[in-house]
Amino acid sequence: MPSPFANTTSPEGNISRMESAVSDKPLTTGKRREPYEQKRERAIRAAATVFAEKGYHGATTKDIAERLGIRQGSLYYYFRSKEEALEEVCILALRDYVGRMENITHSNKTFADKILDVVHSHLNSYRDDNEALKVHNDQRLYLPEERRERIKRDGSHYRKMLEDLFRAEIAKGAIPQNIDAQFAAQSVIGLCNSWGALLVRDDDIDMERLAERCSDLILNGCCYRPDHTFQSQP
Amino acid sequence: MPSPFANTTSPEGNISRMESAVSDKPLTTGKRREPYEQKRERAIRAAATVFAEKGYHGATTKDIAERLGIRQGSLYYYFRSKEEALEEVCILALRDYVGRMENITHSNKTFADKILDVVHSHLNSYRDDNEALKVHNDQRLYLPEERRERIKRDGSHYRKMLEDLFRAEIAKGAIPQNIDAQFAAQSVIGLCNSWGALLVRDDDIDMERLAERCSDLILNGCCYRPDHTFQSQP
DNA sequence: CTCTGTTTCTATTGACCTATAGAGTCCGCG
DNA sequence: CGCGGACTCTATAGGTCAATAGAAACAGAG
Repeated sequence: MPSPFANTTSPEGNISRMESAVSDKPLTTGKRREPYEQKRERAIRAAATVFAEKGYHGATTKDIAERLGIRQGSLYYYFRSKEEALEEVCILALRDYVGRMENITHSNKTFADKILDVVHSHLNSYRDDNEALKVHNDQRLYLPEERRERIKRDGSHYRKMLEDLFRAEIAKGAIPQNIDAQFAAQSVIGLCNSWGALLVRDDDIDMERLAERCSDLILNGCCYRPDHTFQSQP
Repeated sequence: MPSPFANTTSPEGNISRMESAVSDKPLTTGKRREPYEQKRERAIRAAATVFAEKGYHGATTKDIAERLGIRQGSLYYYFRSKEEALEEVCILALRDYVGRMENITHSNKTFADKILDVVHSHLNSYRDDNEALKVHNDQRLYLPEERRERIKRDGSHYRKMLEDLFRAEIAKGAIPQNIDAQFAAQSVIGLCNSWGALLVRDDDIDMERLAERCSDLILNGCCYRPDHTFQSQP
């Protein structure tokens, strides 16, 4: 039996699969079998759901397999270990999350609109990746140090981009000097995470409204007078 | 061997112990043995530490016992089950936390000062009960419904008190009508929890300063101009 | 010192879980 | 058709863990 884990680092899958994906020969007829990477991602999402509900240690590989409709042993065709499954869930959670932040920081909207976008994007991650981001937040520390390096790097990158957003605004003089960019960024992340955790498995919440409220809280606090509302200069 | 779990509901301990505590006969000589309830609380705190570090499912009863300096089997003199230990940790976490909130709401400080006190008290819980509150936040959902009733009640009570704080200020007209008290209260709690989680095991953070910044963020946002700073009327 | 209740210990049971090995099945392709 | 790789299955090894039972150690009161 050929191992599907020929290459150890890339999350893109095994070599033979990659070659066949690159191969110019079109893969014949209509009803194709579901590609490896596609089913593997389904496996990752299944793991995310189970980890979110029961926690990493509380979840069993049997739980994950059942949700996928296969047997416990078969799961190891897609993961080398339960730990790897958790790592993949965390990586998946950060993938689009970080990408969207990059787009936001490079846009030329006003500061206030960027903050709204950040909050909106963050909260939306709890819809799209659903359980994955929750798992990243709550369970990633159960991974051993070596396995957390990439995850830590991505997380720090995200935080730093948000900090720089505040720093730039402070440098422009549009925000008081005494604001601490690190504090502000961490607060935005924390606020979004705590609301996001409540969002999971509660589909009837008005996201737009919530995002507006969150960014408004961050910019103006909950006690501002309308005529004092912050407006950043473009 | 008489079970120390004669009464099933009270967290105050077994009947014979309670009677001896009530007994008027003074309990003789100098070096007293550590009372049951006192050691039990040490056991709860040991459980809190271990649960905080490894998670409920990741922690073993052996871990808890070792931290307490006894053997795994002996732990069952203080807990009927691992689950009960988690429940007790959560109850302990909320005990003083809720009590302090009651004091704050009944004080006659200004709204702004009350919010500062709330934040200060919340963050301080992460120092005093240290791991317990973190365990409550992260692990309580692993308890079965029946065991969570009291915990849910206490948590809701806390949140409601905070909501009422905002509602009263809105009614006074000191805060804009369009502020949602539920949103504001939940945001305060979420912000404090996310900062609190970072506080655990990081002793060199200036708590006073952090509390001020958090309450300032909530009241005025991070982008206020000094002359716009919110001041509630007494 | 002896008696009694308390606390801790050792030893074990039975359940459960991860990971692996190797056989079996399916399907597209030549 | 029948080969070969991809995928899934069964079965099990090897280990860990929660919880219990019963013996032992301990401490204070009479």
